[in-house]
Amino acid sequence: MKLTEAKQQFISSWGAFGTHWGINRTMAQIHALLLITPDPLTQDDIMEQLNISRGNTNMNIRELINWGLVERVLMTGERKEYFSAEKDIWKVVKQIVKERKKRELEPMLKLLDQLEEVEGDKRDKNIKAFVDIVSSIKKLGHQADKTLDVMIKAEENWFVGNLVKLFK
Amino acid sequence: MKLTEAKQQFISSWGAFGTHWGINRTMAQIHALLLITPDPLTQDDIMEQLNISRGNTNMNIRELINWGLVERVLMTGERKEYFSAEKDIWKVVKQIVKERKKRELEPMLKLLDQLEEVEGDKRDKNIKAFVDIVSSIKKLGHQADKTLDVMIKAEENWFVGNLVKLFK
DNA sequence: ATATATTTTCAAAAATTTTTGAAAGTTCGA
DNA sequence: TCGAACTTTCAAAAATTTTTGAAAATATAT
Repeated sequence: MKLTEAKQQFISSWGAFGTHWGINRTMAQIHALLLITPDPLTQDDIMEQLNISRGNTNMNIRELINWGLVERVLMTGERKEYFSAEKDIWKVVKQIVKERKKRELEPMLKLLDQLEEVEGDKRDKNIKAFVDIVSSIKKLGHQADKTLDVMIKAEENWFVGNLVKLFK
Repeated sequence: MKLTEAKQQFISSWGAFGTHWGINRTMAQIHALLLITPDPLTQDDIMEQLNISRGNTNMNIRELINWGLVERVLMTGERKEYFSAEKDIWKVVKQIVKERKKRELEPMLKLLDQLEEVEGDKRDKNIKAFVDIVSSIKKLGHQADKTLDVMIKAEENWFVGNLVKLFK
């Protein structure tokens, strides 16, 4: 397979992959493009390579920056802004985990804390079923939260080495 | 908080939560409803409680069954079908992991295997950048795949106990 | 200060996903 | 075998999400 075709495939699959994770196609594609491009790109480079509009490009680059996956790069003597993605995949994964934990897991756990306090007799079948589920999700969620905290701090070698050994 | 309100909140948050994970709102809401309801429900019960159409209900129940999260229950002497969700959250999580691994991770790893074989001189900066990223994603992906395999087989106690200890 | 290059915004359009509901299909008891 | 109860399908409608592109805002060189 030629590089051009391979790049194209990578970008398009990464985009499709993203949609299974609540990330929009274009954002994932821009990320993919920046991942496989050794030098930083401008907004115009991205527009041209992915065939998308200026507004769309701008919006999704900004979102990638919010997620901490892409950064602005200033080239000396150049007016334009350049963009570059973190290339260390372990760092990328940790960053995504960190953000999703903050944006999704933590708010969910807060809600479950409230829902667990539902009024009424715990011997009532309906109340019991509700509290049981809420409590068990909460428990597993808090466990996952702690585990992810440690993962976020871990080095790749440590993680892969120990975890795989443990899981043998 | 009253049970009715708490249920409502749980269902609606679970739905919103689902959309961040590429699952449609209604499917997640039906799942939530079945999770907190002690007895199996019919299609009509679900339609009524969530205020959704017959077709929508039918389609999403089927999808939940495909995911292995809900099962048909036959009530003796009843013509109607009833539906019930697995209530053990650890089992639910393992089932979701199992399915997503099969549907998403494994195809992605297959693609990366192909993309790694890109033609051309590895000293070319562009080829090198491409192969480096593809290889590192592949490596981490395969590692994750193995880890998830063990997790799928694990008991909750084992998992929580060991993993949390390891991560201290 | 002005002109020009560049980035950002956002209302409207396009694309995509989800939902509806009526019709077709199936099952099962009498 | 018939008919009622129930389930499934799917084209069209509705809702939602994404994209566009032109105008506004901002930054910078002269």
